[in-house]
Amino acid sequence: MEVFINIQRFSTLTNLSSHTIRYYEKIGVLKHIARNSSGHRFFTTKDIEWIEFVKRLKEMGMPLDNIKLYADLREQGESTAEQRKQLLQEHVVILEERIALEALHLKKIKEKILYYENLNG
Amino acid sequence: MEVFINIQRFSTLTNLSSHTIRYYEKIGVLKHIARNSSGHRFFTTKDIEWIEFVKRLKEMGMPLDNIKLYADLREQGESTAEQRKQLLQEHVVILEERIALEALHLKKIKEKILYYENLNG
DNA sequence: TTAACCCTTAGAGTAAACTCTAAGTCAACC
DNA sequence: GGTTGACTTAGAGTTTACTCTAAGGGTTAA
Repeated sequence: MEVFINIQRFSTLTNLSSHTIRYYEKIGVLKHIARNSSGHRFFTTKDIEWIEFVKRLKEMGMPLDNIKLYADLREQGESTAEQRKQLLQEHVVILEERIALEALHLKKIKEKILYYENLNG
Repeated sequence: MEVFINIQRFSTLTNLSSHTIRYYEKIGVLKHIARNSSGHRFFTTKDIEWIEFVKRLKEMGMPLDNIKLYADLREQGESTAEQRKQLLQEHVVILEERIALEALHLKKIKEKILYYENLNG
């Protein structure tokens, strides 16, 4: 009976390729990944929670550099909570602006589509 | 009195570097740019209108490949209006989905920030 | 015991979208 | 008339985020 999550299973669970997972460890986005006696990585549910958060930050458009910074702060413990909060707040502002801009673009492009429709009508 | 818009002025007006403008011409996003007797580009207000539209598509997240496709269709004239409309419609769907996803991320991240705030409180 | 298939690493390759460099032309100012 | 500075081209270099390859070791199924 399989007790730990190997890279393949982690890949399936997170929907990231094993290449990407190793890459994330190499650049410091994933930290302290445990190894078994043969040097193979094994992952925990904590790792899954963290990577899900990383994926959220990525989908929000945060670059890996920033995510790595967040990971570094997280590693340093409770004392960095305020800094992490600020990082998130900064990105909230960026994202709010982006959503507003995208909504405007959407409006304009829909107007253009209406124009094309009037050509045909 | 300056009658035409050279690359420097076009760069200022569009907020794109002259490198980027030449690059856009090279890949076919900008087409039929006029030249003077010494081979220097000069631009028209039509070019400015077009590049503003290109910038909108870019900010909507449309890749340059797709924008080039749109430019190709535009070059072919009125008969491609329907295809161009479809290209835009497809991107509207993508953008609407993205905005919805971003709004969800925003909500989740704000929850996380509240969590940090309760740590301090 | 040997094949099949997992894992490991370092490092090379890829794609998108620029960004810059080198080498050269040309018009304008002092 | 020489130098400055903007323009031209082809093509090399950069950044981000992967994605893949090569070379090799470990574990399990027939």
